[in-house]
Amino acid sequence: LIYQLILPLPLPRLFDYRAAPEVNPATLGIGVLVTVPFGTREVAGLIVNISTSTSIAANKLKSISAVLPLPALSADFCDFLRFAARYTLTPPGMLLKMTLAGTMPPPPPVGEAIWQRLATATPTTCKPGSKGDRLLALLPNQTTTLTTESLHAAGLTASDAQALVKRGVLARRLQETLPPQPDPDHHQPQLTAAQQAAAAELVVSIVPPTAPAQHLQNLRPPAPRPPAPRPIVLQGVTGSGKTEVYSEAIAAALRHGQQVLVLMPEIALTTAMLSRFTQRFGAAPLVWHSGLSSAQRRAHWWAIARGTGRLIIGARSALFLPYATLGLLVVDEEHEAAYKQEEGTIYHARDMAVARAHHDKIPIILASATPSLESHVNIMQGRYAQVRLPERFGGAQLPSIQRIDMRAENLPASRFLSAPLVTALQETVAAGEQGMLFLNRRGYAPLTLCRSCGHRLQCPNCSAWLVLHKQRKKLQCHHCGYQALMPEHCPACQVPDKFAACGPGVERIAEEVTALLPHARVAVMASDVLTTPQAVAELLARVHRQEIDLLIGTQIMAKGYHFPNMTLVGIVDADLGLSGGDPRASERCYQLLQQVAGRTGRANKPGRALLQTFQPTHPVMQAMTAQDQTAFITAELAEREAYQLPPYKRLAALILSGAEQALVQRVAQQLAHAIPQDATLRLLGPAPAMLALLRGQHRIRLLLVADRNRSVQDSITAALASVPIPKALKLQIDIDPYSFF
DNA sequence: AGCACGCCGACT
DNA sequence: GTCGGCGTGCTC
Repeated sequence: LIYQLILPLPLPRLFDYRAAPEVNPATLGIGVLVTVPFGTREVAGLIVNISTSTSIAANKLKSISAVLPLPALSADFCDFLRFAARYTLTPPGMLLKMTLAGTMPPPPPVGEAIWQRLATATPTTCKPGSKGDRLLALLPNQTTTLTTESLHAAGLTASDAQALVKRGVLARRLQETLPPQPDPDHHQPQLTAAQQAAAAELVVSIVPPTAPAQHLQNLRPPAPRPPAPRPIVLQGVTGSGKTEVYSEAIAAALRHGQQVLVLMPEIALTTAMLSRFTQRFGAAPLVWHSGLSSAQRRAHWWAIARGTGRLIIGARSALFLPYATLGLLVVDEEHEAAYKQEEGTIYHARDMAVARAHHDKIPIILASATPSLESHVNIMQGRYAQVRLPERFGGAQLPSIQRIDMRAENLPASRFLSAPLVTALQETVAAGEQGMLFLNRRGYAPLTLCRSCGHRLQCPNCSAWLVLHKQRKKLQCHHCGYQALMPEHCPACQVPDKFAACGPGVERIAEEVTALLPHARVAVMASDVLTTPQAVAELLARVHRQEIDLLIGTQIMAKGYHFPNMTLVGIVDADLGLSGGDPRASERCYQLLQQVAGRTGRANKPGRALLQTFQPTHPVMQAMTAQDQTAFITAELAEREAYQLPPYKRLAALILSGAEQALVQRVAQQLAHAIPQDATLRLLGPAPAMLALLRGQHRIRLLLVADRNRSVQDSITAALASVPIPKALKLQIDIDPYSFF
């Protein structure tokens, strides 16, 4: 027999092996992890197929050396890995690498020492009346065990037992203690009627496993299984209690003895979120993210693979782990762009989660206040089911949302806050309430130019402007980490002191607020100011203690924090997401505004949101103030259809990069010629990528726009077969690109 | 990704 | 004369 393996290496194909004579073929099956000789070394491998023939010359064929002492994976999981590799055009080995996560030998068992009688022990082994004799009297047969505690109760000690271990009479083992298990009935929250109804709809999709989980289940004939259930979109406005509702589905799966994975955007993996699960289930969930220490990673990996870890909360990489008995997947904040892995292995964790649920034939819940447009279309076309939570929990009202037409404000170039917004800030502070200003731009000013010659301070490695950070007196590139001090003379015309800061960043808004409201206590919240989770937590605590009146921040302020006294949100530049050639800009802007607006008025005080915009007639702005989600989706879908964008078309981006511009251009041209265009596939480019120069690398992008019912992957694979990519260049393939950088 | 093989500069 | 730089090519 020929075994076809995925090896955890960036190689595009499977490798064929036979079984070594010392390996029992009965232990080899699809999903079994083994070690194989590869070149001069020994590597791990996953059996994904068994065949009777091979195209490899017999003298090249090597043999599987050993079966790894790891739980076998399911055939469904192997199919999922291979599907994900084909879809994302990533070598399957790179996905297997995520599954193994640098797997190491099992962690030392933690538990209590117990002693057991060995078969060799006879009644005459010990002198009558001796400690050993008294101890053996407590062990009438081989199945009885003694703990340290029971020894003490009999006036004996652990060392008495160890003495008998030395003499070969007793065996010492560790009784493994399981980590605290989540209890589905630990603390059932009081749900409203609407929440109960929604929870009931989710719970019916949770079915017990058709067969008890068994390792090597693929060696027996596959049991017939019901078809995969439809993914469910759980939609509820901010504060409607989505977590409590999907927790009922989690409880149902836990009652069946299944594992549950809740995926969260990386930033949402906060202690606050984890403690909510701990309160509900009485045990801390198992976390998985890139920041785990290697000891933690090892312990958690084994708990997941053995099935002793039951409730797992993880960032996107948790999706590829080898769950023993996965019964339910939840993707929280389904619309979040953070699910898109943009570097290395490029994939969308939400989409791959749907694929995994499909292959495993288990339910998946996509939760969001503002589901992605893709999910909306899937609901409309009947591929996804929908469960809605219409009300805000506790009867809190959504804030009123008001547009401010910045064209009518006529602000001087160095001012960014309109009169109505300033008035609202003053009223809020005077009333003893809190407010926040949102601007998704770090630093003081995004552009600095010389008023003498017009020269713009630019990053030497990237086609991007340097951002002024006034506090740290630095110019910074936000793409490559380049830093410089503010020069005294213009590097182009040598004229001193003629620099002008153009446009606002959060630091500059803070400066303006301080000038306008000198008595207000102001704090800036941005990723470069708050570098550690502790710093974030500390600032949030100060806001809660009302030591801050006005919070000014970027993205990171918009994520799921509750500020009960926060009654005002000002969006400094609501148009920011609308510019640029990003097809999802409007959608992201809308979701962000909803999210930020949802920060206000969550307790008993009504909140309000003010949007500063130069495009008050834009459909996004209209839909925001009308609070009409359906209108927004309709308008946005019409736009996507008109411009041939997802979800009507499928996109794929090829980004070719290298130090030598001419070579990058030439190969990009060759690639473009190798992609056959027809009525179902258009090619845009080659064109300079959004950042034509990044970290010193020239970048050219090809964008494929294809009909949804055809494979864009096949066209790319064919083109790559005929155009070799020189070693000096790097090709990045991004199926379903989100960011156009 | 590794690791070997291979062909050119500064050392015991 | 050798040790070792990292370019290129292969791994069932």
